[in-house]
Amino acid sequence: MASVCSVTPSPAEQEVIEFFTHIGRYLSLPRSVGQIYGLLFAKGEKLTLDDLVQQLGISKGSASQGLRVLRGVGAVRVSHIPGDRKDYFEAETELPTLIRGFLRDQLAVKMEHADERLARLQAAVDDPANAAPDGLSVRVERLQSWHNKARRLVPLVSTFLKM
Amino acid sequence: MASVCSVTPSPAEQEVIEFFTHIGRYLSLPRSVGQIYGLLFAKGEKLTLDDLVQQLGISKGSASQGLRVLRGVGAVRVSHIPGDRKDYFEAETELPTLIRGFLRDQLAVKMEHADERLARLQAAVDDPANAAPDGLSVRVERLQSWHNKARRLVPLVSTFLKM
DNA sequence: CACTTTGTTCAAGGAAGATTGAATTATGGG
DNA sequence: CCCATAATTCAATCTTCCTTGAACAAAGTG
Repeated sequence: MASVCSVTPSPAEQEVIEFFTHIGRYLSLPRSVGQIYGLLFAKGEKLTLDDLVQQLGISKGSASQGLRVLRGVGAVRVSHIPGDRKDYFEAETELPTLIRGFLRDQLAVKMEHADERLARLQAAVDDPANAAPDGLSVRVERLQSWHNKARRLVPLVSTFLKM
Repeated sequence: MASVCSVTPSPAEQEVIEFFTHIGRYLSLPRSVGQIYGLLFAKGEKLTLDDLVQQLGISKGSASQGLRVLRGVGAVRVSHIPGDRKDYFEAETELPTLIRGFLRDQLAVKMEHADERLARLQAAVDDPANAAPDGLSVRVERLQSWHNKARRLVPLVSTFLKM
């Protein structure tokens, strides 16, 4: 049976957890997601789902869903040890890797959505049936230019953060 | 009395409003904020609070609060015309200006918060009373390095977007 | 093949946050 | 100074999203 003491994070670890909870809040992520990444970051070692449930005092459901999100953006890796059925989770702390995951899984899809939406918008403005007010067309082109600029910015930021 | 027709945005304008509503959603802004900016952007002219209330079908309270947020980040300018007590609101559509407002009013304060929090974290880890686990200190330094990198990134992005 | 352990799913409940609208405060004109 | 109009505030309500926990699925073991 595993030791029952220190099942609660130490004060210093608690501070790390709060740090990531607040970061997550800025990114409008659920509190549990910040907590999970925070604990994994603070511990710096592999933990099981049950460890997270016990040490953070959250439900299995929250832990499972939170871990899915974090794996989705490449912020957490899962591994296994032979003869053990548990999943072992570990925080990814390499900034370049984190950035790469974020760009690929979050930003790319949002850019694509914006693409579609801009195309639809363009079509709506050009459709004579919609009687687009004067000057609207010019302003929509400005949106396009914003979007193009943002798109060209991504690789620039990307390379900077890898330095 | 003002004309009562076309009190509702045209289909093309509606599309612009939806566009900004979705953008706002990514930034976790209330729907009403996206709607207000969208309508002002689409119209390209000065509108009163009452115009917004009528054309968007939102309450005066929402309009007032939404406009405050938008003015706060410099996305909306207010002006007056002599002999008229109303406020006239207008969308800021210059990207450099928008970026500057965002950096100054949003990012700067968040960076500062992160600063404080990192300092507190550093102190907690260094405090012997907290019995910080082994290696935690190294990982917290890594956080510092992330933060420094992000800080140096801001002016870079800033200049790029002004080009 | 039944059993045990581990992880996932999802409907119900709860918490956080947005919206409303009426009361309140500001502002300019008569 | 009072009135009329414009804008803000804020408590109550509604909505949206997060969390929970029990039921379910998966997967290894004897």
